[in-house]
Amino acid sequence: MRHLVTYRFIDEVSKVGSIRKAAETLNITPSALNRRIQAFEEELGAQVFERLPRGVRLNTVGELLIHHIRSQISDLDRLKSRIADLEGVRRGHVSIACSQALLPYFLPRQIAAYRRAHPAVTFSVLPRDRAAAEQELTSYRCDLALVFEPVRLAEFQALAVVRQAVHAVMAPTHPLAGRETLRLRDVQRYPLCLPTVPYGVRQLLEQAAARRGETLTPTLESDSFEFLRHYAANEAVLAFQIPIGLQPPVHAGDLVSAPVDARDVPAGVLLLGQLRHRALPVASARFADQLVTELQRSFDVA
Amino acid sequence: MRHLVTYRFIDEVSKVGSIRKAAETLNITPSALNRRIQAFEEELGAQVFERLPRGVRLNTVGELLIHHIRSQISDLDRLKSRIADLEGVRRGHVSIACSQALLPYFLPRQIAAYRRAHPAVTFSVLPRDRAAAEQELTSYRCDLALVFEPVRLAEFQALAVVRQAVHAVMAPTHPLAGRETLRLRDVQRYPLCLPTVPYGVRQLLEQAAARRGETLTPTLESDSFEFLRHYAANEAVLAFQIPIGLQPPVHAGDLVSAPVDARDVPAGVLLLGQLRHRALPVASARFADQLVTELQRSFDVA
DNA sequence: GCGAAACGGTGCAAAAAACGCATCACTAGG
DNA sequence: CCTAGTGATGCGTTTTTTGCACCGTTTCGC
Repeated sequence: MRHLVTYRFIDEVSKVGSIRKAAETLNITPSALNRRIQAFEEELGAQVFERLPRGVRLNTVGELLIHHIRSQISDLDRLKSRIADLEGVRRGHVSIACSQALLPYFLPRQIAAYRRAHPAVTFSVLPRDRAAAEQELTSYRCDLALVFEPVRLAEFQALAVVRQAVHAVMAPTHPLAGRETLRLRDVQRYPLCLPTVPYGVRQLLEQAAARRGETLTPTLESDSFEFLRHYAANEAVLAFQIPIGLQPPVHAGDLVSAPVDARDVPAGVLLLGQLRHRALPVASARFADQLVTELQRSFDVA
Repeated sequence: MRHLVTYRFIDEVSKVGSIRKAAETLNITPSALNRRIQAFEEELGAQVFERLPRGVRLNTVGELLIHHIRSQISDLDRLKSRIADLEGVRRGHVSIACSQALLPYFLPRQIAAYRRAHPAVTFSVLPRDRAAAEQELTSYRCDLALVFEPVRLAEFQALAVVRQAVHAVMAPTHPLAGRETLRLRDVQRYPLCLPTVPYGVRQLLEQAAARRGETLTPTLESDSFEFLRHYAANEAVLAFQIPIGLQPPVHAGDLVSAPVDARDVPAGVLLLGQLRHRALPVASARFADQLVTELQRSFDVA
């Protein structure tokens, strides 16, 4: 909208850190952009950017302003969505950051179900580790985050919290296949396929090992749970995943799973959250409602 | 601010109900104003006003929009106030709607105390009956409302609630002067000075009388508690007020007071509130904090 | 029943704002 | 010491906004 162009410009400049670079992506001359910023600063009565030799950076005032700007833009979106709503169109867009475990089964099914009821709603799904997911929320790039073992920032508001025990995933031919539960000492006798350090599953396993005065030496390490899972079908190794990433049928045929005993590795929590005090667009709010219902129906509430 | 002029224009038009009249007060030509509105509507993709033969009126969309507009303007004020705050100026403005009982003692003292700490903060105090006070909140004309026996709309968020018994106020020469408490049957033997129907004190007394199958016939009726109180010094009548309007010394000399027994007239509630989900400017928020503390220190929390 | 007045809408020219280009002053890094 | 990159600025041009005059319509009062 026209009256927010200055805001969008400032937002872009703050991201890129340079007026000239921002001007390029905004299809505008640096001089015009520069003057818009100067005019705005004069109108506000305060500097927004500090001018550095290599570009510009947000001021203290600028930090406040940028938050305000993103909130305003998001509010306008919400208004538009409401208007579309009462004109019967039911448009909207939902942007959600999530842990990888949600990608194979849970989110596709939930989104499909939602879209059956509201076909004009579109989605963005951004796989992120837990820290990055919360970053997306605070920068207003996402409406919702669904993450395992979140860092739980103060600005994070939980909408639903469910318990998720760590499960080992292995080929049906693995010596441990068929066990009801696994103890950590069993697990440690076999080669391990672990996610990298930022991930919650890795954290929980590392902490468990540390309590026994040991460390984990992964045979295979990856950022991709999908890769780890597929690899486990090819060798007698152990991969790990949480139940929501193992929706039934549990990879019928090529893989089996068993929970790691809670005495060794306590269950982590999967958390659906939003930015505190943010009013979500209608579409996002309703999708969040659906997720909350579904999570609480299918899993243990923490 | 420049980018909000269209919003301010629309706000004014919605208040006045006519583009031409609004243009007059906005110092602009009707044609210019008209075209701004048309351009905005086109940009939004929806009509905001419905065009009537006698002017314009807000649409359903317009109702949503106007709320958004006022919220945005208020948010910008809050941002500015925060910026001024961190530049050490501590400016700000607090606008509060209140019942008349707050006018003589409580609010003057509270505002004076606040201004001793923050001399650059300015105040608006708007005496309103309880319905009007909440109207001021929903239209963003006030930040806070401090009212006796509020209607309690859904959009009203209570910050503090304290109990206030109805007290009779009379001259020291009145036959009932000196009593510890008064029963309703005592009260009814004397001429009554009552506020008009919209006020909470009147409501409580009327209800009490109705429970005894009787009605009240006021000898004197007025919108002004100040007038009623002063009149009580001149004749053997009974006026009524709540304790917060009778701060000690209780009109030492010319008036005395005594509570009406709670068995006859239950205590009403005095409520400090704001518009639900609204983020207040810093000055208003801090003043509200002060009021909450003071109310809870001095009176019974309901 | 018929003007007068008030309303929103529109064409056109003038005024104002925004813009693009060329250029300056400055800093960091080679 | 020179080059490349940065933000700032003067000036002519383009785009946007505004004011004026006027139109079609409706309502109200005489």
